[in-house]
Amino acid sequence: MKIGELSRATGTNIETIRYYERIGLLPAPARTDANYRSYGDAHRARLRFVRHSRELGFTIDEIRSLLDLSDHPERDCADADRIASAHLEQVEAKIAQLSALRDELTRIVGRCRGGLAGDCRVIEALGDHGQCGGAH
Amino acid sequence: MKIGELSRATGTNIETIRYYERIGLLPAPARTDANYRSYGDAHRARLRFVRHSRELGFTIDEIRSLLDLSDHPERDCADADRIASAHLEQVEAKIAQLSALRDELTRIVGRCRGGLAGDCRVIEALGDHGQCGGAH
DNA sequence: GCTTGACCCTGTAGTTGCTACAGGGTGCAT
DNA sequence: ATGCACCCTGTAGCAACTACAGGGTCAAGC
Repeated sequence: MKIGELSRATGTNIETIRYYERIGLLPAPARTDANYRSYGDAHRARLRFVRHSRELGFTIDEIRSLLDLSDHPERDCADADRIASAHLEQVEAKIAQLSALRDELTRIVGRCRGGLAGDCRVIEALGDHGQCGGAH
Repeated sequence: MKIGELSRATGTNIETIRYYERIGLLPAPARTDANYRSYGDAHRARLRFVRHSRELGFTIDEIRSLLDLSDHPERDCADADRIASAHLEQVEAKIAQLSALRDELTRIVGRCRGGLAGDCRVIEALGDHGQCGGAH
């Protein structure tokens, strides 16, 4: 299939596919006589793997390691589990951090009673970190 | 005070302070004879406002608007409240998204029973979006 | 008076993960 | 033959910094 078809089949931008090839995440496919990229099922499966991993928030480097494992079925699965577990921890940390932000933003927004910017509690709270109770 | 002192007083990288000046977020300060930047209390307060807002996840453009309001106390505070509310919504959406990711990652990681990468459930799950139950 | 070290300056390039052109070639239908 | 959809390469842009390179300034200590 040509790059446009692969793009539609995986929901990936064409430029992104070429970008992945450029950085070595996808192997360079064969070319037609007109120098068009020609992909097979293996390319599609690999790209789906990459896109799904990206949707889950894995970095390109993490995906590189995961693909490497996937290419070497004789290796230890524990590596994949380690990468995924570490990523899960990061996601949980990010959720905790954002929850703290949400709480503080809720507090700040709730204080607005309208009026002029000169008396604005929102602006005041942004300038004065001491009001936060050490949340961040 | 010199840039190093301002840096320590606000916990901001020196390069970041110069960057903020370059993009017009902080006003250019006076200079000493040796061409060193010389800051006053107003600069420090403004930088604290910027850093605190950044910690809360506001973008530079949002901060520009908030600073603009802060510089014009006669304007309507509702603008500040609108920016903060919109940002709060984004934070809540991000938390919801990350929570879904966490759930799926937990599911994926929990399936690993050790063994070889060829049989790895983690790698399998990454390649097969159909296992996700349409969560994302 | 000379060196050492901490500090400051400008300007440019790198980071992540794409996305968006510019400027051209290919292939098929009308 | 001409329009249009599609493909190619190469480069530049985004956010919000961060990291140099290559140089100037200043106070302390010998």
